[in-house]
Amino acid sequence: MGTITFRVQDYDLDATLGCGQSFRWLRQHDGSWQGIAYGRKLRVRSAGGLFLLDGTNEEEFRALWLRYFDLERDYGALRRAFSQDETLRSAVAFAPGLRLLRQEPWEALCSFILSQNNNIPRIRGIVERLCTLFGEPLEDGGHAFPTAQRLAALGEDDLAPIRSGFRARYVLDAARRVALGEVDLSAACSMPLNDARAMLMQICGVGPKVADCALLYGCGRVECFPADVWIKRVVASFYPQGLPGQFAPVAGIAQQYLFHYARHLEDWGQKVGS
DNA sequence: TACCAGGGCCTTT
DNA sequence: AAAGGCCATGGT
Repeated sequence: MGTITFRVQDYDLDATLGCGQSFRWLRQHDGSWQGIAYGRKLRVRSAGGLFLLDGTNEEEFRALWLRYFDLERDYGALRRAFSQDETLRSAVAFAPGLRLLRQEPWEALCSFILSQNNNIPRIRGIVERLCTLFGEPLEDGGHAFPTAQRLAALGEDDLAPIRSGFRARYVLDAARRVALGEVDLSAACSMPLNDARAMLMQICGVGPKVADCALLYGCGRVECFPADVWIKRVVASFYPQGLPGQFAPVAGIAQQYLFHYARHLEDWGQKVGS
């Protein structure tokens, strides 16, 4: 295990790992980020057009992290396309190095069930407790995200310590359906989008928003456009006719920029809310 | 169809 | 100190 470097323009780790698409990354005092994904602990930094990964090797990088950090997508082209639209141009300019993370499907589904009607700091705490209590311990410390099979065997009382409130039974229903194969997450990643949505929404506690989050962040289905309260405000205010159709194939990535921008501009929330 | 609970933390008043 | 609101959903 050593350090891998990858040349990439404009990878903004603070935005990408802190914006609330993943809940398992923690910023260190030196500006690096430490987190766990795929049951592996990793530290990442970015400096001078380089993306640096500590605690991995070339083979693992190729197999896992290249995809996880979405390093192969041409974000330059995406940003140019988005910049044809005035609102998106501002959002892209605000955080050009923001990227989509391509997480494991179960982790994404479970995390976004926990995220509903909730705020990011609290979601992080709940996910952290969930992993500590039920995730496989790792050799170098920390815990993997617990499997659906493990959680499926639990009862609501077992989840009380994670303090997820009413969401606990939703997580359990999801875990049970995934463990039983009623919900097939790898199939969700390749089947027609509306079928995948419908399958996920069989889960009690999964509506359109959470289903789209699972598909976008967990399956890399970038045409999904999860509509949370922030995005709804943005759309109501700037896209009353909906997001321009030309962006439909990558609406999820547009959403990512818009969400991040909206959350950081108080103006928007107030202007739009009134 | 239109509320409203549910749990807890952070932010604003 | 108190109230409002949160990357929603299900139930009434």
